[in-house]
Parts: sequence; structure tokens; C-alpha cells
Amino acid sequence: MKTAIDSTRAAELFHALSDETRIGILEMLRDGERCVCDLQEDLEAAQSRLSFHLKVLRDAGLVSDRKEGRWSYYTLVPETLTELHDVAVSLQQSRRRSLPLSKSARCCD
Amino acid sequence: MKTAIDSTRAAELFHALSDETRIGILEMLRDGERCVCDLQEDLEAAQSRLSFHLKVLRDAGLVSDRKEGRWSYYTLVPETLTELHDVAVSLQQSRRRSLPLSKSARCCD
DNA sequence: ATTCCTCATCAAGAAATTTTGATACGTCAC
DNA sequence: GTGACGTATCAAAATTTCTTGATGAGGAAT
Repeated sequence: MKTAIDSTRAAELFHALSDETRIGILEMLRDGERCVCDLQEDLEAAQSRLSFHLKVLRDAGLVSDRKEGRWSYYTLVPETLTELHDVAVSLQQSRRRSLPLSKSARCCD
Repeated sequence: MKTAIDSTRAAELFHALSDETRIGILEMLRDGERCVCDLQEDLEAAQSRLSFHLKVLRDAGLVSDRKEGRWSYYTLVPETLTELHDVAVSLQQSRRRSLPLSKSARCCD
């Protein structure tokens, strides 16, 4: 009922999610681990572009990568998704039991 | 267990949340309705800057406004916060029951 | 009617993000 | 080794977003 949000971290997290291509990547990763070439094919994104977006997601801690031979495999990081979920929940909850300021008191005094 | 995400809408929503000032606004609104002048004071943001960010939040459907005399009051829109919550939940859930592609099969064929 | 107050909007510049094409690096096949 | 492949990284250009200061509109007070 009173969790204060770390706005810096929240903004960072949301920023990483604020792009359609990146949402597409995460959406694909919901199916499980994927190599870059798979993502590239399904998302029809140029290689360097995809690499850029993967880095944004990696920097935010939303995905992790693993090398195997010449391939890179990416996976969702459940802990960070939980963190995201927690922020979403916090935003839904009111902090104090509603102080009906605007109804009664005069604004801006 | 299998909700597909509307990536356009999700990205739009996340974009609106991808700024520290805007998170600060939402955080304040968790206490209940607020007039712009209150927000301005607490967030130490110039008037036009605040107005800009409020518009972004409004356009995304995260807040709504109400005029009373010369004041504008802003409130959270619970439905949109629920929408956000739903997206966060979707991202946590795997779509299919894990197909362990990378373990067994060869990548990129 | 004049003036002040609250707020939205606009234009211009500043800053950040994204895309693109080039290059480089490690791995595998030959 | 040589060459092809998968990926990361970099620089430059393109695009988007943000900030700032100016202007304007509507309500309230005089």
C-alpha cells in the first residue's frame, strides 16, 4: 500500500521496453531461448539494428545472452520481469488512503 | 498462458512511462487528484515542461484531466494501469510450453 | 474593461535515440 | 591457412524527443 517507486530505475526499465522491435524480441523470447539469426529472420530486422536493440535490452537486464560456437542465444531474465511487474503493481496502488485534497481544500495555497 | 501482446500499444504505453519526470507525476498522482500547480511545485519543473509531459501521459491514456475554474486537475486512469499490469504479466508468462529448441535442435536451419 | 492567474500550445534549439553501412572479431568448414 | 558465417561495434546520418521561452486563451478579481 505504500511502496515508493525508484523512478530512475523504473524509467530505465520502461525505456528499454518503449520500442516496438524490442517488444517483438521479448515476445519471441517468451517461447524460450533464441539465437540472433532466428530473431533476425522473424522480425525482419537488419543485423546491426537487431544487435543494437538486443544491447538495450541486455543493458536494462531484461535479457541475457550465452555464446555457443558462433551463435549467440538470448533469454528473458525472469527476475527483471518480476521487477517490472512489481512497478506496474505499485502504480496501481494508492500510496496513502486517499486525501481528497481537490474536493475540499483550495488548490495552490 | 498464451496472450499475444499488441506490441504497438505496449511500446506506446511504455514510452509514456520511459521518463523520470513522468514517473514522478504518476507517483504523485497515486495520492489522488492533483492540480498542475501542485505537481509543478513538487517536481520543480517549468510550467511548459510539465505541460508537455502531462500531454504525453494523457495521450497514452494514463491520466485524465478535469478543469475547474482556472485550474486543471489530473488523475490516474485505473483502466490503463490495469492494461499496463496485464502486459507485464504477459511478458512473464511463456507462450507455449517451452520448446527447448536451442538445447536439442541446430540453430538457423 | 483591465489585469492577474493557471494552463496549453507553439516554434526553435538542444539532446538523445535509432537506423544504416562499414568494419572487425571469433568460430567453423575446407 | 583461407574463406564463409554469425555477431558485435562503430561512425555518420536520420529521426525523435525534450527543453526553453514566448504567446495566447479563459476564468477570476478589481
